[in-house]
Amino acid sequence: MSAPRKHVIRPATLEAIVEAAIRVLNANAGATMSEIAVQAGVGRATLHRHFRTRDDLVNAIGIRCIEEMNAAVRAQATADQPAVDRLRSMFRAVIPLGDRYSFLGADYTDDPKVHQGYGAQLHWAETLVEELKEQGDVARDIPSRWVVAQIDQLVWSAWNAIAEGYLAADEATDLAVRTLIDGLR
Amino acid sequence: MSAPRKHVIRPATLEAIVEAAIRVLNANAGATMSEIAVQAGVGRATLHRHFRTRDDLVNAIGIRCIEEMNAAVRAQATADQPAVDRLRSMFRAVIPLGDRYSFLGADYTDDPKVHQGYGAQLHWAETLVEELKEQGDVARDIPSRWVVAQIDQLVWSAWNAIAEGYLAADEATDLAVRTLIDGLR
DNA sequence: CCTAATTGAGACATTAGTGTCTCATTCTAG
DNA sequence: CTAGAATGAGACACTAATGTCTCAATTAGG
Repeated sequence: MSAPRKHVIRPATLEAIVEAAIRVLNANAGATMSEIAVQAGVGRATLHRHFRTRDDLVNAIGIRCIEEMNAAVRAQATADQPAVDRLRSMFRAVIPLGDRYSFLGADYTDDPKVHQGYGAQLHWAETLVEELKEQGDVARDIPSRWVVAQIDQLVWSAWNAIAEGYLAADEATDLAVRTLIDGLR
Repeated sequence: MSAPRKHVIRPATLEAIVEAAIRVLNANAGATMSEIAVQAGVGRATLHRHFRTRDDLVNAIGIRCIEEMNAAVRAQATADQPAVDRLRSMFRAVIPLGDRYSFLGADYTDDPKVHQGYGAQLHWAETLVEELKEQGDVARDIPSRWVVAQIDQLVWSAWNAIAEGYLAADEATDLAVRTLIDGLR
């Protein structure tokens, strides 16, 4: 998709741009290229040199965030764990990334790679839910899509609770699992 | 706040504008005045005649949505019900409004009236949570803010499930209450 | 240290949206 | 039916953002 570039980007420059973009776009999904450039400590022209359009930049970040999440989950959740522990591991891995991930929900993109990556995550979650049902951790009469939706929401809730300061990271993880499986009674 | 207007708006015009704005802004929080005008079947100038700026329009809609929700809840939930029934009534009242309400989360506004209305809702929810705790429907060791957050999320989940067609309205209401109180086991 | 290439700064054209205004047309209350 | 008022259509100036380009300055690699 990317046209051949005259300029080779310097690793430090790329890093500065991507990190700034993630930060700025999560704070404000409609942020401008100028804002991102300033936050990255980089000239606006440099942004356009390496990401021809704003959409290119947003898509690139979307892909990066999804890969980052996948990597984090893989690093935590091993296949030989019981399903509930995998759920817990997943929460532990993903919740800290909430602030880098949240803009993906709002700032929707049509990029096929992003869709593909998101689809893969969805599939992973659905498989997990099936196992949770087999283990009796989730009732069979509940639609799996509902369960997946709740997991998504809980990630966001947990990150939010941490950001607002009324829960610590490990408390939030435990509370998320407990809320999902056993409810608040 | 609103400067005196030369023109008195016609009720039908106001209605068309507000309904179109709710519809369009919920589909796309960044929608333009032109799009809203077209959807309302109204000239763009008329929009500006009655809502001087775009922000004025967004704020007006925010206020309207919140009042609409408050009215819906009041109409359903009576004070003499047990707390869980009030929770259920609230879900029943608010879930169908999900598609008119969702943009409030994204398109944040600084308008004091919106903040005030939102604060009132929050207070109502906190009171409900306290009663749920007293009745033993919610464990005391769970932060009330977490409970309120879950309620918020469940409204959105439920509306979404209905919109995607995998749950009927009453199923979604029941599942939301069940998920909150008893979890998914 | 020197060369080649990236970067920063800023000018520039273009586009899209906002908000104002005017005037002809349409609606409506009396 | 008619006078007064709201509306629609469109022109207008203004602003903000995008994307392109050039050239001087800085950086990194050999």
